[in-house]
Amino acid sequence: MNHITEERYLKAIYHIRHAEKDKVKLSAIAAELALKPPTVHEQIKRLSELHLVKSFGREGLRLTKEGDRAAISVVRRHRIWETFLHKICRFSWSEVHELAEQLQHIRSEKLIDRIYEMSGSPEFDPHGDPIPDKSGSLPHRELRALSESIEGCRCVILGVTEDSTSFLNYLTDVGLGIHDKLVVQKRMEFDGTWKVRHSKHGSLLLTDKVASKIQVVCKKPGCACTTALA
Amino acid sequence: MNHITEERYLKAIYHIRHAEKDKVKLSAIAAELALKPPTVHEQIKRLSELHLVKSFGREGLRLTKEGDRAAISVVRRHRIWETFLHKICRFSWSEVHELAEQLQHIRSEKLIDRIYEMSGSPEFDPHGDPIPDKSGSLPHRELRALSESIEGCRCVILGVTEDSTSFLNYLTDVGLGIHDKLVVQKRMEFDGTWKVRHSKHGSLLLTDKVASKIQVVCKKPGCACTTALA
DNA sequence: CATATTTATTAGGTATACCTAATTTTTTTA
DNA sequence: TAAAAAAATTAGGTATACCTAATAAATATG
Repeated sequence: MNHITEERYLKAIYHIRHAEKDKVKLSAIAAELALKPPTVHEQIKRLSELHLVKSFGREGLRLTKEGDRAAISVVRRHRIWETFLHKICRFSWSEVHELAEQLQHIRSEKLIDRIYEMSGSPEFDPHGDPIPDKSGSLPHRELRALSESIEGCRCVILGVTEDSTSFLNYLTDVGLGIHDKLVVQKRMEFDGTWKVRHSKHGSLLLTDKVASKIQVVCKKPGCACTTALA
Repeated sequence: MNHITEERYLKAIYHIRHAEKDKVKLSAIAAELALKPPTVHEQIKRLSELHLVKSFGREGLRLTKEGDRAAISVVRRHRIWETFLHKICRFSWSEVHELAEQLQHIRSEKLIDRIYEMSGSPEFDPHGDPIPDKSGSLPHRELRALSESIEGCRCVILGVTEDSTSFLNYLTDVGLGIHDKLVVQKRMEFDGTWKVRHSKHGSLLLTDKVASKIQVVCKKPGCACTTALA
């Protein structure tokens, strides 16, 4: 299996696993890579033989330890290239992704080290996504309540501070889940209700009580929310 | 035809044409790319259909205007990456080539512009090879006689100042030709005879008279020969 | 000048990474 | 619970870029 193909699949699986659920469905990979299910089926079989993924039948599949390590390595290279292209080569935020998709497959640790160093060795890429270190660990980001947001903030749900069934059902019913991306649109003066835009389901309203139980992190490291907190 | 494959063939043809003769033989391409003749045969047919090369049967083939433009573009990218890797990323002279082989296929003029600029926009790469400009022109290098060399100089034959049949036959007989690479080993005190090492045929001796008629250029831009002349 | 060598070509084969169409299995929903 | 929808799988096909073995043609050499 060609290393570029392999890395594309591993990175896709990694992303789906972190954006959605634990076990990754074949159809989700096909959608992510714009390929047809039989193609993905075939390749998954190979990744499986290479001990990079473990399949749980119809439940989905997971990266093995080895597969996860390889995937994180691609993610690291991708995010470092994005950072370099943006900060050093002055590419716009929107231009970097496609180029980084090509550059991420160049496997030279030394090259990555040098361009990372040139970029100032930041912990987050220009999209605010964390850059894994060499051992694969992601930098830690401070959680805060959604209710501490500043209007306009783009953030990601990373947890909740209440895990009662009724609250979790509430979140499920309004369409909120872990790793969902939100844009904070407005805080109503009247009763503190939050208007947020969900990346998939569009705008919705959340009471301040609900917002105070949702833990998020700003996508941009230097976001005003974080600054305001400090 | 995959653009990476296409570019590898075009660059190989370009190099053979400049290192050897006018018309490039299929077998030479196969040797250069470490492929078998039938493979090359097949691909040449495609390049031909794409109007990138023109075949002259058993005499060999040539790049078309369009093919030449494409080849020079790859050479430009390759040499700019080598320069960047060496000067900015502190890779050693010997490490840069293989990495540049991969990076050369990334087609982003903007990226090339930026890393070229970062490298100080030199006219020659770390191996002393000229970097084509955007229009495909190579920077001009001053010719000098081989007899003006300093011991240890690595240079390339680019012409002669006498074109009598007898002189040209002499060169052919001793195995010297255009674009051949030489290392100047010694100038004998006795009668000024030059001992040079030919990149293919090994060491040979040339009288000072012969050496004075052979036009060369140093491979390294800041070579002592050039400095001594100034 | 006949044979040997080099070079190109043809024929047929492999692995990779994709595809479509059809089928099976599972899950959802009316 | 039966029908519909979603997901996975199987079967069979394509194009690319490589390969080996055999043949043909041109060039070089004893």
